[in-house]
Amino acid sequence: MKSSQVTIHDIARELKISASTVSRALSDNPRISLSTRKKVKELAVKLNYQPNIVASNLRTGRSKTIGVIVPHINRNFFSNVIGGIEETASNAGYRTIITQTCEKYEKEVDNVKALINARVDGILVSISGETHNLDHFNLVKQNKIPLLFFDRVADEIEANKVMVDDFKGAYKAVSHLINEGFRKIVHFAGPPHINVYKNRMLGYLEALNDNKIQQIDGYIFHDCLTEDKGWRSCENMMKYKNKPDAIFSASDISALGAIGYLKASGYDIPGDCAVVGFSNEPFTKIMEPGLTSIDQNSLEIGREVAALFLDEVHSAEKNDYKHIVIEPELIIRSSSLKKGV
Amino acid sequence: MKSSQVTIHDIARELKISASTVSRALSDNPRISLSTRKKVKELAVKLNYQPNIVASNLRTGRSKTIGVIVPHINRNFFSNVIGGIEETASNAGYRTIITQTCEKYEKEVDNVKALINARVDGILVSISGETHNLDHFNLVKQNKIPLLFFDRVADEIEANKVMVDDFKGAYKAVSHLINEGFRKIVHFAGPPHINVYKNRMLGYLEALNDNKIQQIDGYIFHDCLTEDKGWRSCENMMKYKNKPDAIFSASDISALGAIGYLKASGYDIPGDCAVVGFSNEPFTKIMEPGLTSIDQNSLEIGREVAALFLDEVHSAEKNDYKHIVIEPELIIRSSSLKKGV
DNA sequence: ATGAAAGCGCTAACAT
DNA sequence: ATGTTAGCGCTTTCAT
Repeated sequence: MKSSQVTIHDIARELKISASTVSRALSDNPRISLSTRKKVKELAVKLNYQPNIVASNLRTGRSKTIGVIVPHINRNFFSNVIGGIEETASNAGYRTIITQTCEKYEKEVDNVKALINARVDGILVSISGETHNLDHFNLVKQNKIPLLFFDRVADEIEANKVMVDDFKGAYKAVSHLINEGFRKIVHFAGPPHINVYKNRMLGYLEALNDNKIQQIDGYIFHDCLTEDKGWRSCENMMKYKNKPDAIFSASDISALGAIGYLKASGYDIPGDCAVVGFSNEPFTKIMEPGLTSIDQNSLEIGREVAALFLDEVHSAEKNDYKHIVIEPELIIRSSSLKKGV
Repeated sequence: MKSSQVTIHDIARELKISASTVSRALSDNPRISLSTRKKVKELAVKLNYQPNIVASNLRTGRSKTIGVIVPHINRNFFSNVIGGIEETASNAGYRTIITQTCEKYEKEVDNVKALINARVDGILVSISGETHNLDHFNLVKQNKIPLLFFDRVADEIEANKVMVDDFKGAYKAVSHLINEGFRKIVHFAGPPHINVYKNRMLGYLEALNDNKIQQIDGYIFHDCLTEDKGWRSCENMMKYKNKPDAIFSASDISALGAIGYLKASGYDIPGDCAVVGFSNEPFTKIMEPGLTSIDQNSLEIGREVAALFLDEVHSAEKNDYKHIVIEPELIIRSSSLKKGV
């Protein structure tokens, strides 16, 4: 025998019943007598029968698998989201296939096609930084595969979505700086075609506006998401005639760069310049000074998007698409506390 | 039409040839004429034919999928390993299913069974902290599914394995401390039934021994892997009559706890006590002082274990099992440099 | 309450 | 160079 896999036919033969009866008995079909069900299940255990899911999938057209596409698997935020997805999905009997795009449009298209080919039952996406063209997502819809977005969503595509209220997160962060007495607040922004970065900038602008603080030319640094760019932008701005007294960065990483520069140049934080980041990366509470940041509740995002997928699959009729918005939380640390901790 | 999926039969009908010819043409079988191959492929593109991998899998008995089992998906070390696995596997046309055990034996057994049921072509495992019984891995072997281990391996099971030379990593770390002039070196250890922690302790002992440094009672703190335990162990040891002057911790996290205590109590690092961690977590270079640590080259571990899997699957005859040992690297930062940076 | 038969879409041994 | 045929193991309709 090749791989000695036990099938329903083996059970049927031994019990002198048909394979269809075995199949029904194993799925607790009420049309099969309790005694037969019991006999079948006992023998299945005894023979260590393992259902061939591949065959079942071929027959039913479902795969009990969901595909996830993220920019980077090893970014704390995304691996936490994935953890939440995996937890919720596996409790409902679904497996999870993880793919990453490394922020590349081409890889995103490839991954989408691969997941369609794998006949996954749903695709959960946080789109890459390079993605402008959204045709590959229409491919998913054409194949009638449930498509959901989380965090970085495609505004133009109708779908279930789980987002963070980035606007409010930014608003909270900047309001906090203003409450602490800072007035000349710079923003390190990300690419504005990505919803999360656009909304963080809008939240920043609104908070300034609501507090009657004039927006100043050169106070927004675009495409400033890396440590290196954070360092150089900070170096740059500290030479301004109209020197800023605080930074609200759309990313913890570039905030880290800014703090690196400030410390290397002997500036006091937050005395000479306060800093607030975004994402509440693990290092923010370890660095010195501790970096005030916005927590996005990443685990919850994963759980919600998986739950939304289960809803979409199990609800018979087509409901309207839902947009779940996760409330971000301001985590205050000493990098923004004028009075000290 | 239900899902309007194009099959090889649709192509066959339109071209008035048989389905098997289409199947062969699509896989570039040389028995099919070039002109037919060309016609078939063109029509496949035109009709947007997508091969049904599930059907193919059922027929061939392969699934082109590998299953990965890790203790925690969102630990930097593991998500990097997974990144390496995913990269190598996807280049070879394999998909990757990720599962996590949360260090629980029960979840590990469940995950193994689920992956066997899913008919994965291979299972790559880093075993959980709770695992003592290894029967579930024999189940994998009984099903003739290639089984590989990485980092935390099962010594008792014959298999391809990718390990870090934890002994050497620890030896390097402790030798470095000794070179810097530290002599009274404490060890924060992990559970000794896990190979990596056992070897880190052995490397520590060997380095002491080779340098004729007497081992001192109470200088090994067992099961000390969390921030809290690192803090309390450090607090404890600083009250010793024979006060240590350095810590070699098997984990960056407990090293972080120790540094927290030392700083809170006004001790100088490394003047009063040097600290070296293990894993080179991202926060080690950000904290103050920077934490000297051991880098395990996690991405490379993932690439190697995936490559080893591909070897095992593609080599016709059964070769001996290989044990690949990754060289760890000492990353020196100021927490252990007596002379300053 | 159970069985027979068909077929999901693909591959491969065996024709011709 | 191409076609025929027979499944992979399961589910499900239609019978009895």
